[in-house]
Amino acid sequence: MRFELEIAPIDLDLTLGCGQTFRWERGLDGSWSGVLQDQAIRLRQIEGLIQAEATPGREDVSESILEFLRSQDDIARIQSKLRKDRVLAPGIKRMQGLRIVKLDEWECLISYVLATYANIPRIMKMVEALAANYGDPITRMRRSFPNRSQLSRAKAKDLAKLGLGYRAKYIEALCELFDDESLSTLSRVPYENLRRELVELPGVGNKVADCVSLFGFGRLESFPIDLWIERALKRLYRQTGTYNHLRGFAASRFGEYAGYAQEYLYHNERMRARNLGCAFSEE
DNA sequence: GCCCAGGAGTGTG
DNA sequence: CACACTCATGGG
Repeated sequence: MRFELEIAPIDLDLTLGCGQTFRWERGLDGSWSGVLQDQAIRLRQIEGLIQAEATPGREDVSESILEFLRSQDDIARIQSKLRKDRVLAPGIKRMQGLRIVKLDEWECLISYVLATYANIPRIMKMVEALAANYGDPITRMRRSFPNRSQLSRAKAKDLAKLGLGYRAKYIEALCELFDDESLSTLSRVPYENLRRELVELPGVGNKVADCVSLFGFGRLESFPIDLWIERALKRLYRQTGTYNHLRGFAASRFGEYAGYAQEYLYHNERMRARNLGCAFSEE
């Protein structure tokens, strides 16, 4: 099944390639393949249009793609607010097409617990290993991300063998704590409360709680601080200190759309490290 | 071989 | 509060 979607502005390469998602891969032809719920999906960008193909024989999945790509976000409004920041202003227009994605809460929680102290290629490998071993088959190539009951069949020892290392015990513990529905009860909780709940979970600290708040629960005011963001805040804003200090700084500086500011800073910092240019002024 | 990675947990001063 | 140390391992 094939259909077209209008989302503007959007840049698929930026959105799916900037490290928010761990199951989307860019093919040699420039298309992106990934999995949403129990469907394998291929997206291709042609100018401002998104062409989508889903697993044959399934119903229309355009709604889940629109939700995944947060098609309702008013990028113009978000950027005009963030442009008031003199550091962001010079460069963010070039990242107009970068959209925060909306991930499944459970998949997001597990993925970002795995993401601790690992690089992105390795995170992708770990996430894919969970799908390959515990998810439902969708196509010859791909499986769904395992839900809680599927993943709870895994024991920490098995998971460690899949290359998860010390993270295996956290995954096992998280499966014990939840059933298939209980995470979604947090979906209407205000950000600060949600975050307080999340940091109590095994393997979840400040940074992972903010990633899950942002990408899993769609709280755009969340501002995850990893090593790259820490560097960016130091370099561009002369800010150092504890996580909570930096988080407070970001909240007062970027406000309700701090999550978008974070993605701009994150992407910029990584591109800069690879000598692929710097969007923001250095002064 | 070396350094680093979308950190978290635990213990100590 | 701040820091130090450990955790396992693959990617560049």
